[in-house]
Amino acid sequence: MPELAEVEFYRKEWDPGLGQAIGRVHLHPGARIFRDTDPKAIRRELKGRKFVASFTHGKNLLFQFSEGRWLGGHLGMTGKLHTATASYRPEKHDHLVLFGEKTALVFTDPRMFGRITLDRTSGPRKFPGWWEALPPAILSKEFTKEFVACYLERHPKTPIKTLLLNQDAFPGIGNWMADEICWRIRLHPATPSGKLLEGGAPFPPKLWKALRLLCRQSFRVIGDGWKTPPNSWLFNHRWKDGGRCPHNECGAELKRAELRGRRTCWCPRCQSE
DNA sequence: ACCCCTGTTCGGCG
DNA sequence: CCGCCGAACAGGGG
Repeated sequence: MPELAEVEFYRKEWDPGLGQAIGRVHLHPGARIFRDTDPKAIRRELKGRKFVASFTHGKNLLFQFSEGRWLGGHLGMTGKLHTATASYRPEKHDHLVLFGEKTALVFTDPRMFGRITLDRTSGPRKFPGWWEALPPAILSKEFTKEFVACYLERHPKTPIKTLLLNQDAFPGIGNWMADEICWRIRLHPATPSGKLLEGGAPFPPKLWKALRLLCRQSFRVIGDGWKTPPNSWLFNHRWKDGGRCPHNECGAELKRAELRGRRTCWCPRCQSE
């Protein structure tokens, strides 16, 4: 499930464990989740260290522990985080559980497309290197119209929706957000991205604004308590059979098809090709 | 049983 | 070397 604001929601799920020292660490050592990380090292490095802060960047999570220890995370398709009581009994798909004095921080992911990493920093460098190297977050100052325009220019033939899914340019955007943006700016998802640069505009202001607006709205609606988005969004209609376009005075039946390997939903009336 | 899936990575191909 | 594309990963839910 998790895209931008959902990842932020899950980040906060571990907040009850803030300030506590890690005691016991439960691991599923063979889980694909750990990939290039040695799970035993997580136990060794985090034991006795305090959970002090957490961050998200796009779909990436970062948990800070005392003495320069860091846990990185990605939720893949089905990853989830939650906090349980210290007496929690790990379940089948709980790949990592960090027990504190009062809480258990649980990372669960049945499909195991997610990932957990471990870092250790010392001295003046505050964050792990991979974190510092992430592309500009969509709501940051560095995410400029020019940055977007340059990116589109480099891939003029790729469908705009496909480009929106690229984490190197639009960190945090996933399938539903990409569809939502195309629908809001009334652009067919298969539109070659170069087309947005036509007509003398030095940048695609509509796309840039829609991106930033949806990110802000998502953080408010989903990132904070995971409320149901309003019916004025495409979100609530896109997978319903016979779902209709929520644009005022449209109401056309939405279309669904595969685009470059991803399920895509759009309004055939509002989003002409 | 069968088909679906809010993600990423890898190998093949042109 | 690059862009594009489908498959693979793995399990639960409808």
